Amino acid sequence: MTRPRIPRQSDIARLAGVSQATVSMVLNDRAAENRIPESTQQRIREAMTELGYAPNIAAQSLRGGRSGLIGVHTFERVFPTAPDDYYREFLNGIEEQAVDSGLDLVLFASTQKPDGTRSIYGSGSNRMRLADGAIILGFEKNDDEIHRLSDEGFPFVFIGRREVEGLDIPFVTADYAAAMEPVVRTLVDAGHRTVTYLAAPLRALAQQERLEGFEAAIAVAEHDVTYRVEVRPEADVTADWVRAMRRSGSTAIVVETFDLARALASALADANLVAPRDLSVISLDDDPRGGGAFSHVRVPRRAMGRRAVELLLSVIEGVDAPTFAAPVHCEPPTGETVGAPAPAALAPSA
Amino acid sequence: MTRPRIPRQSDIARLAGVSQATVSMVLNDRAAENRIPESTQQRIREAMTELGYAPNIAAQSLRGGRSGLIGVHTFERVFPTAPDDYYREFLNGIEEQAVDSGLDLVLFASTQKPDGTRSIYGSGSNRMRLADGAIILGFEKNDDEIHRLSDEGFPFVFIGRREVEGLDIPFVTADYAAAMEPVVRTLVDAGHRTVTYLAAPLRALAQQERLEGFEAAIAVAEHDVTYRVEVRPEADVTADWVRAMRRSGSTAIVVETFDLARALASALADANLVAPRDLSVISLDDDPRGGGAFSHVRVPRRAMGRRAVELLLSVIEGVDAPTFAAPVHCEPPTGETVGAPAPAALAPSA
DNA sequence: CTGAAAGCGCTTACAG
DNA sequence: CTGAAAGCGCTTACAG
Repeated sequence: MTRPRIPRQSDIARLAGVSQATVSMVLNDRAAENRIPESTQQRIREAMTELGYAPNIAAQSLRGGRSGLIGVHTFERVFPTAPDDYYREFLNGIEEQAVDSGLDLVLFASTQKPDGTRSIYGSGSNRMRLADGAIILGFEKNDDEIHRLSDEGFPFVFIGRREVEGLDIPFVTADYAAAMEPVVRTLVDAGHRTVTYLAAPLRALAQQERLEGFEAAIAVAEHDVTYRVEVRPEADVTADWVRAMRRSGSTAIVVETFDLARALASALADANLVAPRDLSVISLDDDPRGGGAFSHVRVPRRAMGRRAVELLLSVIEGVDAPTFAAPVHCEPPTGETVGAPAPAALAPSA
Repeated sequence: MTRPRIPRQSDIARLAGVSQATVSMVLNDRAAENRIPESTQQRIREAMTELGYAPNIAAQSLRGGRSGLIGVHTFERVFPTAPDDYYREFLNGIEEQAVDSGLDLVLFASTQKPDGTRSIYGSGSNRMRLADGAIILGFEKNDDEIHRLSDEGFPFVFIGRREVEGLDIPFVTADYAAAMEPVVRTLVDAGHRTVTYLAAPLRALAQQERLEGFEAAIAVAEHDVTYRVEVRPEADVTADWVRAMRRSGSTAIVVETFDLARALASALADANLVAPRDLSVISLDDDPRGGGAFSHVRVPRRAMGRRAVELLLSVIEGVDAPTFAAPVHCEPPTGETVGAPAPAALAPSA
């Protein structure tokens, strides 16, 4: 099968009886300002359809134009595509907004090096420049590469707050701190006065924000509330840990991440404890697998993904980009695992 | 902040005191065949490092023709990114192979029209051409657009067998028919002689293949096996249906899709039935959410995704592409829900 | 051994 | 209203 040559603007121009430059103007919606009559535009558009023209984005971006491509990159080892991946929902939001904005998405898979780590410049060149800009996902970051990207003037934004020294990179975040107030109020209203805050080892600034928001919410609560912060990895969240926590007087637990929440669910089962009968639980995160076992705050990951595209677009437009977009609102906790405090005397049920 | 200009080959050339063309040759490992002395190469490489040179991909692909981008498209209403989406695992495989092949992936989100349907040419031009080729996913298809794509000589492949009249489009499929033999053997060996085949309403050719494979496997089984094919939507798979099926003598059920399997799991629970005690069950599909409730065949979706990229690459290279790649092997059923036939007389357990 | 030049397909001043 | 031309940064014959 002989492959017909891919049409370019000059082919359209010939067919429509105009110059290639005129074709370019019509395609780029600059027809009006160049006073190209409607009839000419019409001819050009027909020729375009007839030939099945599509712009060569390499040429467009070489020239400095837009490619209509938004890149997604992560320094994480694995591209965030696994079904129950933490990042998946961000990507869904990014895609939704890309649809709405008429953009296509490039997943920069090629940046993955053989050892699984990801590097923008690892291959020697910045493939990302094919896109008009990029959204960077994930906890991992590579400050050198971020600096270099920034030096090159390549537009990009983060999802999640990331501090890179000396740089003010726009990012999208959720209003984690504000979400703590309804969490604390829900517990206090249910009668809890001693609460454990179960946190994961610090990886992201958002964790700090959440904890500070929690403490601030406790400070303004209607009753005195004692709290203990426990930072531990999932493996340390065992039945024994839960029992010890209860013995020490906590009647409720606020759990920071869905990983910890999963661990806690197992630990409760192992200890024959049921929420909220024996212990009230609120998770500050929702499980991407869905079916959250606990009452939880909804982190608006999808909305954050959408917002990231909008933010990136404004950076690309050269709008004086805000350092960050207004944080996306988290939904207050919903669920069934908050109840009255279990009587302290009650032994763990069988 | 003044933005330092991105270095190009001519900057290196000036610094190294050679011409830009010489720089290009050294960078492309064509130094040897052009007899460029080691000392010159050395100077060039030093200058390159000093300036932090990275080639401009747009320029490279403009010159060379390839963009290094592989497109993914679907005519389905929703782009396959939901966590437990049927297509997700294909996409994961595609991404893996893209990583291995040093390609980036373009998700053609912009092809979605306001009404949710997707069209390649809806916007007037074929955006897909910005990629070197594309993989098309999903049951839905638009024959007109497929024909047009083909007419344009745009390289593309399907995942899953799709018949488009008058066209021989390469596709990747799984060997569904062959997978039926171990399924039937597993049941026959466990003692089952009456089996229900629960199928979804016909949407894809693969369904036909599977059923034919099933019938063929029964025909060559070591014992006479009676089977009944039941085609029904999920909503019709109820406790009553299961009871009726058992009353009619079936001791085992082969369920075609994971949607049906989920419905069946609920129906069994409603009927207070437990597999394999009361009924043996094998699913011909695995649930993307994981945690398949039933013994099941593993459809090698990830491998199919990888294969699709390889197939597409061969089409792009202009290799005389086979109409289809060798079907990817399905893993035989594993799981816990096949046992001896329940005694016919046994009443449903409480 | 090395450089000057063409050309990939576009966009954008600029000149009519 | 429209076209000729420059130039984006590269690779690759081709000429010295």
